[in-house]
Amino acid sequence: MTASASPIRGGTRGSRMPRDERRAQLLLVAREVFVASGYHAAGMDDIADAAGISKPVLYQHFPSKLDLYLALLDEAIDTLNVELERAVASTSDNKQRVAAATAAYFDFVNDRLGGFRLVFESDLTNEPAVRLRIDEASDRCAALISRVIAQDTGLKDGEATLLAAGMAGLLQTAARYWSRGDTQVGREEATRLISALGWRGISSFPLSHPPA
Amino acid sequence: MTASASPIRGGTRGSRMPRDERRAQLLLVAREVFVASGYHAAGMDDIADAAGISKPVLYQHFPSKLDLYLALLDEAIDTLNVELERAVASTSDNKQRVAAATAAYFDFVNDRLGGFRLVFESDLTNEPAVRLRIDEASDRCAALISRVIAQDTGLKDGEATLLAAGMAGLLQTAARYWSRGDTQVGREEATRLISALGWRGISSFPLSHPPA
DNA sequence: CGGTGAACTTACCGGCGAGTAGGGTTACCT
DNA sequence: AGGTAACCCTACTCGCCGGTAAGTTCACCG
Repeated sequence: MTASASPIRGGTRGSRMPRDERRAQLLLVAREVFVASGYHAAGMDDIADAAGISKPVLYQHFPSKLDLYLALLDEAIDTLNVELERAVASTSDNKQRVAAATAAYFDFVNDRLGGFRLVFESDLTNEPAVRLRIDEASDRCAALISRVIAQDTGLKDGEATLLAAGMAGLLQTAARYWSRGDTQVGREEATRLISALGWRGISSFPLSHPPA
Repeated sequence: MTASASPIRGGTRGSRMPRDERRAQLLLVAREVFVASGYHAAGMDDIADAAGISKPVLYQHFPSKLDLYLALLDEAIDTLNVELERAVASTSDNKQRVAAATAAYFDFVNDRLGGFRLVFESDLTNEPAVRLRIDEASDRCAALISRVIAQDTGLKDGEATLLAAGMAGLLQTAARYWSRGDTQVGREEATRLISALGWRGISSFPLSHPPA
């Protein structure tokens, strides 16, 4: 009875691998498990099983569960930041920038790998290391948006950053809501609506806001 | 050596209490602990200790840790919904409505009791019961806002709800960001800015959105 | 004053899951 | 072939924490 297994990815129990390859596979599998179950519900046994190896092997690659999780978290955060950065840099027209940023969030949330669950729906936010990273990630996103706002509206830095944080929240929440699929609105339409909402909100900001 | 204790709330170890009063105290103390540590890090022993009683007493009032948590969660969600509903009903001018809704979120997030941490920063979102409640809460908020949007802009229901979900995210995220206190902007100013952002975003929505 | 029940306590159980000890097996190089 | 190092497994420890059994003290009533 020879081993029957998917040769490409996942199981293949019994197949040895060079260190780097194994590590890469473990990261992939671990992300799937964490994304599916969250940090607490996911067991190291689960991850090992899903990867077709045993627990000690896992610990030869990552010193602890937390470290493994942080590695994945960093990866996901980096993806978001890069995508958003590229969106902002993709044009110099601010209206288009908003549209691109919106698309970036929708992309991120719609990614098959589900990295956004690690960033936006983590269940380990009380761990200082996690909290720090997530806060920093939000701040970095806000800073990116903030620069555009400040340049466009001439608002003070603190004010622009507050607005930017709100914008980030708008994009993130809308994208997540849409990805739940409870809506009839198609992706094209959804991004257009949200992008329009954001752009109208920002674009008409005068250099000094009006009285009550 | 007579017992020295704050007579009103908290410790007072050794003091017996009628059932209802005890239950109320436990809810109070438990919320503090959950808010401070999150669900997972908080132990039933911690809660019992903080309340000045022993664990079995806790279990005479709540059948399980989860039940206790859900009770608190429901409470917090209810608070938010009521406040938001009142905000929307407080006026018939939609611009004022946005301002009132913004203020409601800032109130909620700034509440000393910290109930918003249970709703917006829960670390038990993988528990179906929790997920359900939080999703329902979001949906209810979105529905409230959506009705106003639909009435004002004549958008279809799905579209209005998507925008409303985004608006809710905007308010929530901005309020949370502001409450972290990293900003120089005062509360008055912050609510005005965010409210303006939201209102501009929505108000100028035409009945049928323009082409690209 | 004796009894009855509710409030409360100490001290424990049992399971779960992160992390580890120690030994077996395969690939590769000389 | 034979040695060696890396890869991998079975089987365990151990601390933590939700939940409980059984016994104790207080308040109140006839």
